[in-house]
Amino acid sequence: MADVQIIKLSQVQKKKSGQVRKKNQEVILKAAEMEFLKHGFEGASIKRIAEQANIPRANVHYYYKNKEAIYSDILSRILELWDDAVIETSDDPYIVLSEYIKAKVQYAKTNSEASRIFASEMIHGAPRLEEYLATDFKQWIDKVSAIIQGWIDQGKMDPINPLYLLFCIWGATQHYADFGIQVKAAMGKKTLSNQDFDQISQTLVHLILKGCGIIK
Amino acid sequence: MADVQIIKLSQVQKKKSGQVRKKNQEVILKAAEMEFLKHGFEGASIKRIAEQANIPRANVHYYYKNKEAIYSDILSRILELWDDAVIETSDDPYIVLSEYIKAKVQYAKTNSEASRIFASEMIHGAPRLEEYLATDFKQWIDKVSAIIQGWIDQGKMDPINPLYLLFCIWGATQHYADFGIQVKAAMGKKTLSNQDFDQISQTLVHLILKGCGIIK
DNA sequence: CCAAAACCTGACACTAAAGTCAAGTTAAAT
DNA sequence: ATTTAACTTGACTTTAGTGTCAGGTTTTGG
Repeated sequence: MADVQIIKLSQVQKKKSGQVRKKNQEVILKAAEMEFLKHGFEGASIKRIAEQANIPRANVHYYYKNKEAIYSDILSRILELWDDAVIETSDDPYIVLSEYIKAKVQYAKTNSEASRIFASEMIHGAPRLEEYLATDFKQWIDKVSAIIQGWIDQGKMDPINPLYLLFCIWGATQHYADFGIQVKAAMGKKTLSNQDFDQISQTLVHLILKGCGIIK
Repeated sequence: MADVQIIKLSQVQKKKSGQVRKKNQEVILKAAEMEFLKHGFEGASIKRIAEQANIPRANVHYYYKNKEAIYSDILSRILELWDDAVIETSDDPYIVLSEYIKAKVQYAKTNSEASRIFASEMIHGAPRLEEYLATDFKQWIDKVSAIIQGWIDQGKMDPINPLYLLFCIWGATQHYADFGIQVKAAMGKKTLSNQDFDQISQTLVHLILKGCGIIK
């Protein structure tokens, strides 16, 4: 018994002091993400989140005051990822936009859950995103619009409302996350392979860049 | 007072006999649609639907066994609209695709609620659409894919996987319904005008048709 | 090693909503 | 006009979930 105790202790040693909270929150958030995806915000139950996370419900309440607090935490993490926009690595629209499209497809593939939670929030009226949309988001979009408008003024691409171009890119790429089920049904596949995603990237880059006159 | 009564009666006269059910269901569905949009399926409450529809909750239960029954009714009406695809009015890809894109933008504008309910269903795993996706939808998409592939084989457009083209059109157009809030925030408007939608249509037609080599 | 802080959890009280029912009212048809 | 079917509704029961708390255990820092 003493041996077991020692082993356990040495394993526990790994986690630096004060990390209990962090680890538990991680477990809760992971379970909560799935719960929100399946049932939506209002349909999600803390009871089920606790069960999924394998801890008593009261313990969830110890870390998070209520469902709203859990959800806010998830949502703010998602928003953090959004700013990592590839834009502005270059001044060549071909490079910038093709990299951006590829990154967006990649995101739809590897962060489907995040994308869908965000989409669900938008669809249901974005009650928690008003501030974000009016500040960070608006700022980002104005900046990027100006860059694109610059390319247009320089004759590097067709005169297209930069916003509509961005919406097109978002819609076309996010579709693979948000409507993944429909996509899979159309393709008759259970899951999409890396190859599929590569082809999707290529096709969208071709379609959109050619569409706005950046490539022939 | 008597006048008012008469007017009311003459108005009520409109409803043909045996139409009480139909009329009440209509009121319930309209209220329910808003409720589902705001709270999602699981978050929606029959109590609030009844209040919104201005009838006692027990009366809602008289017409619909439960929430699922109301939702199914709404969903099936949405699916009916989907088949009205403009495709196949012509054999010219320019005409067919530009009309299709315009119709889709129009749909996003006038049926935003329906689009968002459908999107929400997809995002949360489409538990009620499995059959639809495997039958009607799959059939439609195979048919249309074949048409597009025909155009490619005839050299009328670039060789693009027809599915990816369709997904691009859907994503780009539905975005204006599903992410309408984000779009409005980006454009700094409370609502989009008819002009806005016309421009969006034009831009998307240009972008996508040029992108797949149908126009220069 | 030992306090203090952090963490854990069963139990309890409370709420919102669902679904049923029986007793009524209104509409339809003959 | 009457009776049958359709509709209406208040009241009741049941269920699933929420949030809090007190008393315990574990972890941490000195």
